Amino acid sequence: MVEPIGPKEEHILNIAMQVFVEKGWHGTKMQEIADRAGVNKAMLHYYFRSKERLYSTIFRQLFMKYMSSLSDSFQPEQDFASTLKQFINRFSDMLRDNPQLPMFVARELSEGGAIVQQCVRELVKDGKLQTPQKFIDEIKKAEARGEIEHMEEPVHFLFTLIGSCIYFFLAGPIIKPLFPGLLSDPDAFLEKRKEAIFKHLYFGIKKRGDNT
Amino acid sequence: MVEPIGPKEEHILNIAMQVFVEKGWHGTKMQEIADRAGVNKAMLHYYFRSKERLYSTIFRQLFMKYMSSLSDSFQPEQDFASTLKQFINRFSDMLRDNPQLPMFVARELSEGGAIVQQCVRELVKDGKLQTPQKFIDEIKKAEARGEIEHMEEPVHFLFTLIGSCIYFFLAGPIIKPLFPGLLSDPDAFLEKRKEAIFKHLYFGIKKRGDNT
DNA sequence: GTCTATAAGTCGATAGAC
DNA sequence: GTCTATCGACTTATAGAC
Repeated sequence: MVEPIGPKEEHILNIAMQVFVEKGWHGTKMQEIADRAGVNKAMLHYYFRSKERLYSTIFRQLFMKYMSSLSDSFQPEQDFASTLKQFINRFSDMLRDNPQLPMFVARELSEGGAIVQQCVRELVKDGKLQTPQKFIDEIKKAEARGEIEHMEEPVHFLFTLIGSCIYFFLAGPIIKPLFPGLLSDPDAFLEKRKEAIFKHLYFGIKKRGDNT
Repeated sequence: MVEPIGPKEEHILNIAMQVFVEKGWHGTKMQEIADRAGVNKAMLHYYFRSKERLYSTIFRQLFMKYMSSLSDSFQPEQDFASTLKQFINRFSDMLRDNPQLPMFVARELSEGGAIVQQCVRELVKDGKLQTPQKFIDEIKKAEARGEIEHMEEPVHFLFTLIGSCIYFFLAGPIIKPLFPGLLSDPDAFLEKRKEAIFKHLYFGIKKRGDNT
């Protein structure tokens, strides 16, 4: 099932990934992949048969990368504050290294071609998308240990957390022109962003000792 | 500059909007717009000259709708807790009524065609995107009143807030198969989501009185 | 204003020479 | 394996009859 691929195939695959990530299914032209990869357009079909097969391979790979990074970023530590901090750090670093990944996944899911839908169904069926439950269990444990407040539906915290991490990478094109200078030092910005997310979610913004 | 438009033009515009929102620039075909609107394809060009002009009109309208809703959802109340609660309520309701709007805006911004970039530049230049500053000012006032903790860079709170509200609408296609049953009553879900966002951001999750 | 027919161009895919 | 040439389907846009 898993065919060994040569260096040339891999090179094409990498380039094709870049183009698909930038332009999506409809926006990507085989000619552009060929040009950017420095190969003949016919070679694309020689190696991958069709645009659909090429795309399918790439979507699967990227979607798994995205979902895996959610899983890998979550590693229970001594206390929930550390677990949370680590998750934000790891997940944000992955996003920094793959800034277009969330947009790609979201876009393809929303345009919802048959390839995408089938891919998601397979992964769910194979039980490869079970991070959420691990996270929710950990929240309940921290609750039992008296570290955090009781949550009626812990899954909402997961949404708040992921949304907070991802938003900046989705809204970049709006944020950049609106806040010129904010990103003059992207690395410094991301570090502040990480700290801010942790503070907002863990401590909230309400003044302590205030009973309003 | 603002031409009066007849009912037929408006009807086509509404249908075209639906198609562009669903499929994006490259995915949308003039034939599909014509079919769904129940008019001849040639009429589209008669009224709007080209696909580009049609798209430009629609993107401008939707992008402004999105940005305006951010602005309109923000109305200073007596205290910052109320202001925040109101923002989450209003913005979430708008998203419920236009669930595909964030995806559309994000997708088109990321594919970054010339039309989109020019549109954003115009709006920034015309000073029509200044909500953020109002929000940040209000945060500083609440800080001065001693309602909330000091924030080094208030803009981060804005990102956390918007990201928390939007994430669910972007990740729907992943969330639905992963949490079957969660959305059996969408209205009830959204109400819980609103409350959860407020609690997470305003109070945080850390147990009060715990000094860990 | 509305329709049919078609021009002009693009894109995925393949045949066939080397 | 690699390239050129080209087929066939699709898409935007328009010409021209009514």
